[in-house]
Amino acid sequence: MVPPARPTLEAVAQRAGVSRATVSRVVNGSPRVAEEIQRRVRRAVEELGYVPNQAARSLVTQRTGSIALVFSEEANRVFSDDQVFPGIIRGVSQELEAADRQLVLMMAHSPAGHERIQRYATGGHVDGVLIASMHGVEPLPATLQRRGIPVVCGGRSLDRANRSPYVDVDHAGGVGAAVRRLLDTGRRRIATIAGPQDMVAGIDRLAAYRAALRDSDRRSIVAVGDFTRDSGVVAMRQLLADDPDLDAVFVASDLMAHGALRTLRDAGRRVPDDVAVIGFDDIELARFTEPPLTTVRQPVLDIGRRMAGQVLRIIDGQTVEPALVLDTELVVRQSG
Amino acid sequence: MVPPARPTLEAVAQRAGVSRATVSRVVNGSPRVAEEIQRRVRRAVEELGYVPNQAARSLVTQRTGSIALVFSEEANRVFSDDQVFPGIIRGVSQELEAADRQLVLMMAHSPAGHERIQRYATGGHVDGVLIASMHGVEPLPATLQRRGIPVVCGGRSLDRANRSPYVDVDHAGGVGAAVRRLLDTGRRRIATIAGPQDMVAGIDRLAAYRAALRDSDRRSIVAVGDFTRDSGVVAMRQLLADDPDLDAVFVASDLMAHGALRTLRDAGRRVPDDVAVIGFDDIELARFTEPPLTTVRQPVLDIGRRMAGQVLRIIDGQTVEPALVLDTELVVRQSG
DNA sequence: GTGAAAGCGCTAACAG
DNA sequence: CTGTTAGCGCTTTCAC
Repeated sequence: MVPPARPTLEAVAQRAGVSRATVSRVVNGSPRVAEEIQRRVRRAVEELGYVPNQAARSLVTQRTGSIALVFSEEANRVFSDDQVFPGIIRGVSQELEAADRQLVLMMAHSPAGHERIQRYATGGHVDGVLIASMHGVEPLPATLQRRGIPVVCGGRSLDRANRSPYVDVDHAGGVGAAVRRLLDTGRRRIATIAGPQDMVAGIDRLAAYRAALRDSDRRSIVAVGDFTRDSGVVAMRQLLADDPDLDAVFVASDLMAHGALRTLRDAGRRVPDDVAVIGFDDIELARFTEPPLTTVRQPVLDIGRRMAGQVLRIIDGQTVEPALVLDTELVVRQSG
Repeated sequence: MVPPARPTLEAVAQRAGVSRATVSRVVNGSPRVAEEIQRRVRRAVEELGYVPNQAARSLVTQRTGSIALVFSEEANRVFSDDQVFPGIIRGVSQELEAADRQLVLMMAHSPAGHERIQRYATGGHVDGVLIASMHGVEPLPATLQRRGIPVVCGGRSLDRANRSPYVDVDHAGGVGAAVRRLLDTGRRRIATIAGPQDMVAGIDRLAAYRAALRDSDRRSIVAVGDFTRDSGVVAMRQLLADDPDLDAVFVASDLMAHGALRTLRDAGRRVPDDVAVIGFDDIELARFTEPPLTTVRQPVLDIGRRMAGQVLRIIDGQTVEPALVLDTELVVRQSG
């Protein structure tokens, strides 16, 4: 069956007995069109099932109505059971929906992926780009911005050349509260499982842990993971080997904390009696671990909302804060 | 700062001292261009940082190079820690990447969302659409197909009017194996926590459970959830109230099974000694529950791959199987 | 208030 | 092998 040729403006105009310009005005809601004609046009649109061709439209308007959210990450990380990404996506989604913009989600794990995203954005598929979960020095934000494409980053960028605004959370505040609690409850050997050291979240949380211990007489005990559950399992084993007497561990993400819990159980340590565990993120899972996880909550939904808000503002030619830092909060449950 | 006006074909042509057509040929990799000229053009492209305007291109080619994957679902369901969606996304991703197509992800939970997706697709933003996680009678597939847009569904559609091809898994086979195992290990009162009854996965798995019990002398004991963890908690409580003596439960998703495990523990039941539990999906979490979950594995990656493969084939004008049903497999761990 | 006409940036015949 | 030409479907001045 032949795909039914989609009706064009022309077709609608003919049917309604008006010019293309008039149809265009009605479709785009211009106020200066006579009631009577509006009705005629709308009816024709209805009958023909007319839908504007976006390519043609954005060729002249230079606008697409969609915004890309790109995760510089493998799909299985973005969609691991780490609720952080989803939260951001939902926040962006909400904000964009309210602004009647379409969200376009993309992932770029490989250099080739980055290349394609860049072509996609530079090719004019979207009006703006949100970039999250960056690793190391990501050239993408700076590149896009140089091309005149509005960009907002999720998390401070490691690329000094990147001058695009970003939205981040107060890692230092959250980690500080966590470590302070461990200190206050009398823990003496406080270790940490850090996140990947090519990501701001990993770097900043480790730095904050170190800073918090510096003020006490405790020494730091560090293992590095990559925010996955399996890496938490492995890191916890290392920690136990390094210092069998440790009695607390701050874990830079709940997912890694879940892995650590498993290792501790396997090693016969009771949580929190023998070892206190505090995570970071407050994902849904944290309420279902054994025991439920004390953790640092970050407002992921807000991160998304704010990011979307910022691009929208840039697109509208308004100025924006170069950095937005959102609060975190310690949520105490049974594990520490 | 003024956004640096993006160079056009014209600009490149001028710089290289050739016509627009020639530049177009080089950019699109047409073979019939002299080496020498190719070099000149490429250099000009490089120097100017030229990137083709997609709107202009697809206006004439009627192609966009991107494929939409839409989840008829709220974002927090798609990105819950249910690894099923991610698996599909990764599969689609892989296949599309290989075909040099761009994946565009979309979510549509509300009628308004559906409307927007429809406009987006009908407006010519994408060459084809994959639809997954459908609830009830989704009109979207049929509507798009009527518009001549290639569509492939993930899971059989409940809409009789929908004639688009689909990819699904063998629910009956998987559930059958699970219930049979429960029977073979001597369980006498085998309950089930079913998935939502407006989704094929929910419906088919419940039907398969019933069919499997029909051949034995056991009666069916049913509670219905919605694939979320919390609903698993609640459903398990109902089941326990209905029949305190039940000694096995087949749960239609691992996430619900996780919730059920929590309820069983709270109720003082030992798993699998008192109650055997078998889930469905085999998400990563299944290896980390207490005890690890026996479950039915479905090849989510393949679902995605096949879906993508199918649209690509339709777009190329080839014929496709109306239905592809993939195998499932029982994975035995400690819980049942 | 409405129509005519120009043109967004590109590809695809068709000549040469 | 390369250039010329004609649109793709739409928005937007500019007249009327």
